[in-house]
Amino acid sequence: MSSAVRRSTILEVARLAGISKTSVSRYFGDERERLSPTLQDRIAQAASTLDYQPNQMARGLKGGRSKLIGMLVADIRNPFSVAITHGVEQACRQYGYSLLVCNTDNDSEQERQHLDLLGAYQVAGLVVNATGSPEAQLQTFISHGTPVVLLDREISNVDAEVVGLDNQLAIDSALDHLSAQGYQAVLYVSEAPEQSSTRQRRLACFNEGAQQRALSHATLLLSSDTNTRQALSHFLAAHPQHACAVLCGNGNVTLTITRLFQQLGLPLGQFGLMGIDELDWCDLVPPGITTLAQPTDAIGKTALHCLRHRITPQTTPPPTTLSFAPTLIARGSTRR
Amino acid sequence: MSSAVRRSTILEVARLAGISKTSVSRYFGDERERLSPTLQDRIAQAASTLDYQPNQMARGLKGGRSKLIGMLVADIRNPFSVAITHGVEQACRQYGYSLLVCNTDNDSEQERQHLDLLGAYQVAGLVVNATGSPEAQLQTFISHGTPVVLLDREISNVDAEVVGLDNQLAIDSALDHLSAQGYQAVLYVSEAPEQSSTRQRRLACFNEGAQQRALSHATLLLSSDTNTRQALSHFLAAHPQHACAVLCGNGNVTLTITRLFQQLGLPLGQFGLMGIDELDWCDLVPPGITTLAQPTDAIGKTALHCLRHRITPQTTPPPTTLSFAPTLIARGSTRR
DNA sequence: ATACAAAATGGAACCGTTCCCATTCCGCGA
DNA sequence: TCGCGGAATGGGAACGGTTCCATTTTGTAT
Repeated sequence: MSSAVRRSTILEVARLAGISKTSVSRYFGDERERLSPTLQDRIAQAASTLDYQPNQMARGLKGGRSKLIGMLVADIRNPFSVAITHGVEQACRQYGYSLLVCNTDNDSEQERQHLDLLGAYQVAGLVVNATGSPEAQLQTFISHGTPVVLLDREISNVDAEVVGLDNQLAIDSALDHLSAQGYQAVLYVSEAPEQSSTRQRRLACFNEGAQQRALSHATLLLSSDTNTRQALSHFLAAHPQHACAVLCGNGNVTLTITRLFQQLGLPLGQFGLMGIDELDWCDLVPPGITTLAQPTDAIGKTALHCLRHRITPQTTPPPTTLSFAPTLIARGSTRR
Repeated sequence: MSSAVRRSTILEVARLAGISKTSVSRYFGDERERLSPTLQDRIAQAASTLDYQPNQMARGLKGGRSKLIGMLVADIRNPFSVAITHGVEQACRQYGYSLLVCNTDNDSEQERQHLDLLGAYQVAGLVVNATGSPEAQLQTFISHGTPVVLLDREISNVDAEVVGLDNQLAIDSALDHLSAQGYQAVLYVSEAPEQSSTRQRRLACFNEGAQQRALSHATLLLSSDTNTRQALSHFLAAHPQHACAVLCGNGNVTLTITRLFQQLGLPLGQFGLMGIDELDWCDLVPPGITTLAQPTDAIGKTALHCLRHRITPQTTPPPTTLSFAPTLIARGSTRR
């Protein structure tokens, strides 16, 4: 059993270099220029001999703030969430932060626990893709001076920016595309909207937009597969004289509905299919599924940008865009 | 500008309850039973009044160890990695750890940096899906008493368990299935094997297994799309008298090759296609793509299990299985 | 009642930093 | 030569916990 060698400390470096720990601290903090070249060399030398690295725990304790960014993700297995996380992580690294990723699996109890923990780690900021409505907890963070930014889902009574897709624009683009392609009846399928402001907004925009464009339309909430199948068949049967299309509210829905199309033997294109969120496989299911891609990297980076602006307002300009435009990727599933 | 309210400290709780901070520390540590019921009540009362939560930074500093588990992921956008991460994260939560996820994007420089940082955070353990061969750094962790477990990819000279798929078994299952389905010529496609012991092992097992089964075979390393397309066509042309199949070394390869099949107009099934790693869309590309699914949750959980065993050997039994069997999901792409 | 062990509680040092001061050093004008 | 100001450096008190050890309280057998 290899009995743990301790990591070396600032004091050991100072001793080896024959100087005070204050100077070593300055060297590794951001005050290197205050030190004479001689000292700098001595420190560099000693530090590399001892393989020294400042202890972040001690730093965090002393400074009252760590170099950690907490991120709450509602469903880490959703490719969209992963893509955003990737963007946030990249930005973190660029600015010297590390990312503490917490997956809530869409469970508000887990969300609560994770938030408690993140508080205990004194995170410098919080990126939240909420599951429930942890308003109170988030407000606590904010009142403790920890900035919060909301991803995709908005929460009332929380003083934080919301970064995400421009839902109005997205739905409009989708409807424009569908009607340009000659579809006259559109079914919008969404997951349960209660917990998610985004889902609610997209639903509302859809209803309004479809009405404006004089499209026959209906909406459907995903529940069990059987019910969904019936509802889908029913919608198609109800519009025999029209060209019908289905618009999927997010990637999960697209997956479910595509399966259903196959089970029901509905030929893609003749029956339109379009989804919000681009997925790896959308070009693989013949003749390809039309999607609205979200600029995930930009969204992730902007989220961190917001936090940085709140952490150090003087050095960082506020982000300009919080609502991002989707990119239409037209494929065969909306070509009649 | 809301001037930060400070979080309350153990001392404040102690004062409010009229007792010493030692007792409060005991209450929040794992020595609650040493306290009289009266005291426990007083503490609970005071703590909830002040909304107190122990500061993990201070804890980590004093104890020389945090309740953080570091995880290094080579490519966070790979669904397989995500699935494993999900398993690790769940297990972490169960045992009171938080997960510091670091994505290296297959870049060894990033890997190095992230490892440095994780060290600075005094992580309690490290789950590593390596990109390069950070042997020295990992050994440093181990000699500092921080246990390491390797995910999927093995690294020589590092004293750590390797958790992952039983590659021999996987390749054997694949070849058995393919030959049972009547394919006589098999092309194995892999990504660059230099950096990954798993890829090397699968390649070796494939060559050996194909030979034993008297299959015509060849291997192909993924590079540019054009080259891959040519190589694929060439392989098929070289075996006109045989039924040909392609075996994909991981999910990325499956994606690439499936695209290629479509571009080349190769009918799935007539030309066999099979992949290691199950993906969301494998049942969506008609007639479905046969895969070997990895038990990702089990792998993730086992990884953490290994760490826990090394952290507290007395309370946790050593994990029994480190190499996991895949599950064959047979679909139309291997049905002639 | 007395003695004594066990249980309950508290005091204070320490973990590795940062940062406020105080101190030392050096060059330069009077 | 002296005095002075600014730059370079160091001493030591926090930060918020944990933990060793000492002390007080309680229970129990004599």
